[in-house]
Formats: sequence, C-alpha cells, structure tokens
Amino acid sequence: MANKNFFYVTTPIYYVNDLPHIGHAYSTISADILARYKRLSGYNVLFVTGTDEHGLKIEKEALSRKITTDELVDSVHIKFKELFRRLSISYDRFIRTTDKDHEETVKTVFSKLLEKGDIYLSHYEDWYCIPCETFLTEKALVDGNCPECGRPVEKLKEESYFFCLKKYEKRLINHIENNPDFIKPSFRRNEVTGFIREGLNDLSISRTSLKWGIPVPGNEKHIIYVWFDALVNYITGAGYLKYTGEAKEDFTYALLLSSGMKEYSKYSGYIFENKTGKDFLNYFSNVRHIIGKDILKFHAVYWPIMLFALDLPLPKTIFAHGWWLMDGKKMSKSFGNVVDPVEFIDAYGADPLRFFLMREVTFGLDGDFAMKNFISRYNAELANDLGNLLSRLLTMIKKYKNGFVPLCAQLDRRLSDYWVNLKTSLEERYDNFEFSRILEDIFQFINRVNKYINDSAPWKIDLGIKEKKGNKQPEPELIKEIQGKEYFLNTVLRTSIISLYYISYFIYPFMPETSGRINAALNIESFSSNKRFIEPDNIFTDGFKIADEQITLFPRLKV
RNA sequence: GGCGGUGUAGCUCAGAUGGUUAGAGCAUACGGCUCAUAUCCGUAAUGUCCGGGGUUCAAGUCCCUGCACCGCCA
Repeated sequence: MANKNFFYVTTPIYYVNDLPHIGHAYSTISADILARYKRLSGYNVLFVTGTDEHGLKIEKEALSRKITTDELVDSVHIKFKELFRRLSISYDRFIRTTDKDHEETVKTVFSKLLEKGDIYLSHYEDWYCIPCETFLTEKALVDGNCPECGRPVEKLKEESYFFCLKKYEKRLINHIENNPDFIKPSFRRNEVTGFIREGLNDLSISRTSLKWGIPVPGNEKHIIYVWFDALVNYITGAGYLKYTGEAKEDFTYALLLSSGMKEYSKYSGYIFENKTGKDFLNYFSNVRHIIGKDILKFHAVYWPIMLFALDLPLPKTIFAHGWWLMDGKKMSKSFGNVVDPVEFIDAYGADPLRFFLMREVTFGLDGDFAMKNFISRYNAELANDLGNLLSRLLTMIKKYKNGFVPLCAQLDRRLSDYWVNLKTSLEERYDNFEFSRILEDIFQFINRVNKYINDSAPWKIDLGIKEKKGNKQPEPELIKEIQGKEYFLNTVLRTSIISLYYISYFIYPFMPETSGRINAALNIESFSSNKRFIEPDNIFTDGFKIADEQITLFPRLKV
C-alpha cells in the first residue's frame, strides 16, 4: 500500500443492551456509502463499526436475565452483525470493546494520561443515571430524577479518577472555530462551543461500584468509565497499539475471528496490510466520525480532548445526524412503533431501505419514517424512473440489436457531457455528506436518459429502417438512407446503455445489490469486485452482448 | 432563565454576498408516445415568501419588533 489517499470512516459503536433498530441501520448505512464511494475512487479505506459492551447497564441487564455478561454481549452483538450483513455493510472491522486489543489499547491510553498528569485520583460525589450512563449535578435534576429520561437517579460517593478537561478548553474552541468541517452540520457548532464556554468540569472516568468493564491498570478495583472506553475504539480500530509499538501480543488472528474478516476481506484487508501500524496516522488523521446528534458532546468535547492529551491529530469531521421519527412520533417500545430493520428488509429489500433513508431527508436533520412516503418514493423513483428505464432499454437492445451493444462513432454529447459533469460534481457532495442531494442529482440524470429515449424514439427509427428494407430494389440512395438511420439508432442505443452503466456506477454506494443486478443484466462484473471504475469503452467493445435474462429491478408496490 | 435556529405553493423542502415575471419533487388537470414495471415525456394552475415597522433606487434575502415552533445549555 504505497500511496496516497487514505480515508477512515467510523460509526458509533452500538450499546448491546438493546436490539438493533432503524437508527443503528442509519448511521451504519451512511458510513458504508462513504466507504464504498471512496474505495471505488481509489482510496485506501478503513471502515470500522462495532459494539460497546461494557458498563453498569449491561451488568444489570445480565443479572436480571440470569446470564453472564459474556453471554449477554455475545448473543446481542451477533444481532448487529446479522443486521449489517443483511444491509450489505462492507465494514473492514467489526470492533467489540471486549476485544483483547481494544482492552489493551484502553489501558495503554489510561496509563499514558495518568503518567502525563491529565488523569488524577480524587473523590467523586454526585448523582448518576444508570440507564443514560450519565453523571448529573444536583442542579441538573428534575424533581430529583434524570432530566434526560425522567427515571430515578442514584447518589454516588466514591474514589474516582478524573480526566482534566479545563486545560484544553481554549485549544479546542480554537480548533472548532478554525476548522469549519470539524463539526457538522454547521448549526451544531455553536451548541458545542457554547457548552465549552460555560466551562468544563473535570470528568470522572472511573467507577468502583461495578465489575463489568476494563480495570484501571495497577488499581483494579476501579473500572474505566464506559464512555472513555468506548471512544478509544476509534484508535484501536486504526491500529494504535501497533503504531506505538506497545502491543504485548499479535492480535491479528483474534481480530479475524471477531470481525468476521473472512466475509469482508474482499474490501480492504487492512488488518494484514496495516500489521505494523505504519498507516495508523494516515488513517486516523483522515477519520470521519458519523454519530447521532445525541452523542455529539462526547465526540466533539471529550474525545478531542483525549486526543489532545495523547498528542494525536483530531478527526477531520464529526458528523451528527438526526433521528428518525415513526409517522411523526418518536420511536419507542411503548408506542409500539419501532421498525425492526430485519423485518423491513425481508419485506422490501435492503437497497430500498438504504435508498429511502438517504434520499428522504437531508443528512443531519430529523426524518419521518412514514410508510406512505416510502411507498411513494419506491414506486415513483425506484420502480418507475430507474427500474422502468432498465426494462425498456434492455428490451430495445434485444429487439433491435439481438442483444448486441452497437458501436458508434460519437456518443451523444447531451448525455455524455452530463455524466462527465455529474461524476465530477458528486465528489464535492460526498465530501460534504450531502447524500440526499447526491441521489437527487443521480435521479435527475435518470430522468434525462428517459427523456432522451423519448425524444429520440428508437422504435420509430427501427420502424423506418424496416419499412425501407421492405422495398425490393436496393438502390444506392436507399442503402445510404438505411445506413444513416442505423447510425442514428446505434448512437441512441449505445449512448443510453452507457448512461445506464454510469447510473449503476452512481448508485453503487447507495444500492450495491441493485447496481450489481444492473451490471449482471448488462453482462458485466459488479463494481464491488472492481477496485476502480472502468471506462465504458473498454467494456462495451465490438460484439459485446448483454445478458439474456430480462429482469424487473423493483416490482411496483400496491398502494 | 441563557444562547442559537426555523417560519416560502395542498404536502416535503431549495432559494451564497439584497436586483429581471419566487423554484424543485410529490399530489392535481390536460396533452404526446408505445420501447417499457398502466410505465415515460411535455404543458398548466395555485403562493399577502408568519404579522407589523424600518433601511434602500431595489428585500423571502439586511435591521427592529410581535407571534408560532424547534435545538443546545441551565
């Protein structure tokens, strides 16, 4: 891996006290889209997702189920892997905070900061909300309960390690102000700086009242606070231990097992290539953290300060996306309106779900997961615009050209200019996380191709040719006229087919399976098996024939 | 209570630095085509750009104010 552009994208690691829902799917899909796009653009990509498995909440949940914590986290984390498999998530590593290399990374980080004096031992006395894993001051309580979830809180007084935040306040504010891409969407930036300006209190980062977690090295009755533990995953995933040369053993094999790397080794296989950690900084200095808006503070305040303390670069971007409401109401078990993503995929497929989530709402804002809107977008955009385009084109190639993609001297500029420009303009959109705009742009192109076909009316050209051929004597002028029509027909069909190829390329990050099906119909390899984009002229060469089978990409849904 | 944001067609939303008849998609109406998943393409209609005041030759676009909703913090 000798070169150049590195790209690292992460999702939050998901807490395993609950089954995966649409929100987990959302974060992970968006990261997958970036990973796929960047891979196909030739970047060295690292995409890490996973599960957060420590903490009091897990300990209590296991206790109430009368199973061990190990059994609990093993059984729940599998659900996330299953969902991600169903969603075609191309992660390079599925990290678990119970992974050996992660535990060692957390201990290493803790020791470093302790030695440096950024972590110190003192006493803690305050309130704690167990379900939220949040420490609360007396003032913050609402009627003595947690202001966030309204549930009762517990009084804690104990010896605790503290992480010193104050020291880095100014530096962090400066960084935020000088790096407009650091916190996105931009309207979240003020929230964070406002919070910091109010003054940061040192953060309690250890507990003695639980067992389930990573112990403080050398003082094992203290368990490291679950958020401190969890955030470190982002450097564990990029090979921090190898980078610092502090790994006590080679974890590669363990990683293989925990990550399911066998399934995904076709993507980057980074674990082998990054064995020595030499690329740690290359990856980490190009990291994008995708998170939900509810955990912005941890990522935009505590995490950067941890990185300051470790003398590591800060992430390129922390993107906080919004929440999905169900038919206008907040998703919750008591409303009974929680969508099980696996059931949804069973009913409609992974790609339509991926498409809808990214198309319906500007990334960063809240969205409404309304069935009515899903069906409407599915039918209008997937079935009618895209599916039908494929359908009509394949039929015409077969009817008029026996399945052969014709050659022509010059593609129609009206479309070839369009796809060239689109390909370029999407780069910037991806860098700005403008997923819904990207899909909007792609579908505008799809409509353009539909219009192009309507305007050029290949069926009329074909009819014209057949009528002329019906004449008995092949006079020279007639032959010339037929050749002219053939030439026009070839141009229209070839330009359209290549447009379809580009469409498949454009939608690939969003709908990899659909892109693969289009490519199969065109009789070419899927983009996931290619490292790079291949120019269509190198594919649709003389005598190239599309596949025989006729497919329906998206069957229309009954309203 | 402090700080910030939003309010544009029936619905969902675009509309840097103020400048010709305010845009898109969906929905509606009408027209065209038949290659196609009763699909595709075209045309049309609808807006006191939240209310009020101000700056300016000129304001959804800037300022003040009122109302409504939302976010972060407390």
